[in-house]
Amino acid sequence: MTRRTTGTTTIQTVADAAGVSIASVSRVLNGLTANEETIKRVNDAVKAVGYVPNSAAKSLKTNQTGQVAFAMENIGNAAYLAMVQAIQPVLRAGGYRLLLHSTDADVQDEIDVLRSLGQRYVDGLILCPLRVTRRHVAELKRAQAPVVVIGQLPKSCPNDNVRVASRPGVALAIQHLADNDRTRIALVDGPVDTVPGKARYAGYQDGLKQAGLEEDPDLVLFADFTVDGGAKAARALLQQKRPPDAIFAANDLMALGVLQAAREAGLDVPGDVAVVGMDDTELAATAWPPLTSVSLGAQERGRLAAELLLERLSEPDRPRQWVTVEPRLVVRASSGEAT
Amino acid sequence: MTRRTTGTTTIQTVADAAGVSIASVSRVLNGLTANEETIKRVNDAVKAVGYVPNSAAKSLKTNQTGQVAFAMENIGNAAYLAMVQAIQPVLRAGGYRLLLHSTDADVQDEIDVLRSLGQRYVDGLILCPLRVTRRHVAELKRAQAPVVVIGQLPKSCPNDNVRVASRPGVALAIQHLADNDRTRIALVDGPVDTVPGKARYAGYQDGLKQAGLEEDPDLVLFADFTVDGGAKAARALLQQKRPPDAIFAANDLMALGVLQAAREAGLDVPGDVAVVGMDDTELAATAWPPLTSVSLGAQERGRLAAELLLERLSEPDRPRQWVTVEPRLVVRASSGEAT
DNA sequence: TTGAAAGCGTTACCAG
DNA sequence: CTGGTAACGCTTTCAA
Repeated sequence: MTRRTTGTTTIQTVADAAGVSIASVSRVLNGLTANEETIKRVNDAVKAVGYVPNSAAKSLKTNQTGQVAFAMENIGNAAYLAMVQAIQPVLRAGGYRLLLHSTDADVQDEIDVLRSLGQRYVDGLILCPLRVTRRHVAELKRAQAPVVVIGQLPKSCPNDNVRVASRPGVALAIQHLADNDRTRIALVDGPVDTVPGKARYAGYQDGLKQAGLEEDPDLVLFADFTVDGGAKAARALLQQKRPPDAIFAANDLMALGVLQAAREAGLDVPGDVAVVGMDDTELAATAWPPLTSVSLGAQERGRLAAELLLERLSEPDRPRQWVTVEPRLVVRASSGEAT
Repeated sequence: MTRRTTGTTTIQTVADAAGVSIASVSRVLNGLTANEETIKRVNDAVKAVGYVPNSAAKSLKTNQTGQVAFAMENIGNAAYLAMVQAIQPVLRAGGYRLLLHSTDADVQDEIDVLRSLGQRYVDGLILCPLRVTRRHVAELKRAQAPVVVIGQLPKSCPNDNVRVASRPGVALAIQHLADNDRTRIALVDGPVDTVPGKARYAGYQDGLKQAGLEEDPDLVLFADFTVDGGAKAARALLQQKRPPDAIFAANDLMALGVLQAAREAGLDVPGDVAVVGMDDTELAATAWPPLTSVSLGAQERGRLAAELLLERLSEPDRPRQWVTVEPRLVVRASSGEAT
């Protein structure tokens, strides 16, 4: 029966109050075998002294933190937000807390997060990188905790992985527009030097080919992934001698910019020009006209990634899992009939 | 010179490699006084063995975690998202990691978060409660770590606090509508039994009084804080014998619903009916017509809360801080001239 | 079933 | 300036 002088209430405080050893308290608290009588006394003591176990001490002993981190570019981006929303409940159900890392589109930050895994402040990580460099690969291989990657990943990486095929997603949209008798379908893409930008352009070409349409270089523009970027590109497009009768934008923000440009030009959507976006964010549903958009299943990817991580955490040696989410066309008014 | 058998690389591994004591390694790592030579040897050893300090052990010793939590209802809500975006960089600059708690509009969850502070897994908490019950107050008083509260708080609470005067914010909007010659100004409010709902209603009455307008009970409706809630209420409003010529909605989502209802009714905004929202989220800017909205400074509140918390963390005994953010009317097209 | 005691990986005190 | 060592609060053997 040791007395402590400090004000902190520890397992020792409980032991003293219950008149048992700290070992017994620990056992009761962890639901291990113990005498009825002991259990009661410990539980009473816990309440009486208002004991709450110290997580640092527990972590140090068990080598588990009960925490998982999610690292992405910027939570302001609707796609990442959707992921967080899906990840959160899964982790919570599994008894894990969620830590957020915004990497601000900085590769070095992503690497740092991977490195910091050595501090063991989390049990695992969900990483959604902009693109995967050789440095990523190197760090992923030596990561000190399980990492689930959302996004494209080289086969050489040993990590669990969730991805979406955005390229066929774009083709889906082009196909849809062609089916609705659009023949001059433009692409407002993001920067070409990004992975998403390249994938969308490729999907655009695939779609045209499937629909039996020729690619017209005048109908492809690259801009920032923003409302303004989309608006500028669309203005240029709509002022051409032979303007498009449909515009596919590489994300919903750009698509909103396209809608704006169409309104400025006094054009009716979808009467004069159809518009389709990508990501199917909240913005798509609340836009006017409601925006047809290709869903890349951000929520689903988040949920799956969280589930994969929890499974890996409870079964470290299971085989590596790769899962692919299918894109889905969500049709709304903006791609309706031409007039 | 102790050898370890385990595979974990600890401070002892470094000490062995550098041929110094673990005490010296610790000193060098923490930038305390040490010999040039020693410093070099330790740093070399650290790199050589790839040492990363264990955060659980450090926390246990120092009683600091380097983590801060932010608890709010649901990060899907644009206002909370804005807060997170503002909180993140401040914490990061202060060397803290961010932990996220979604309480799902559950008072018990908020209480649990407060209680769990006893586990000491964070150094502090930013709490944005739906409303503050007596139980909140009780827990806030005995909280085991500094808590900064965003929102209304009884004077009896010892916590740092950031709030916004939403009531005068609403009055601002009503005033603006009246200035633009609107005389039948409706209120689409959230649930009356919520703090925000009450504040908005009061602000609405203030605004009418200031503008010298009579309150018409037919022009006040309560609904959910959602697009659908706003749409339903607006439909009812617009079908009345004497419909409103302006509608103030308690948040942007509801305002989008109002816009939708107006379109369905074939009414022009702002020609036939002006619409004003609240929160000034991204949705307001991208809506059509662009939505006039009252900014409640979510970003600013988040940033301030984070700053207050960091200051409190470094100076625990400073006097309690209360700061109020001013609402701001952001005028866009939806509240333009009547026809 | 229980208690004593040995760590987990750090930091910080105290001698030297 | 340095090394030995005692904590920090908990879990988990090992004996009793």
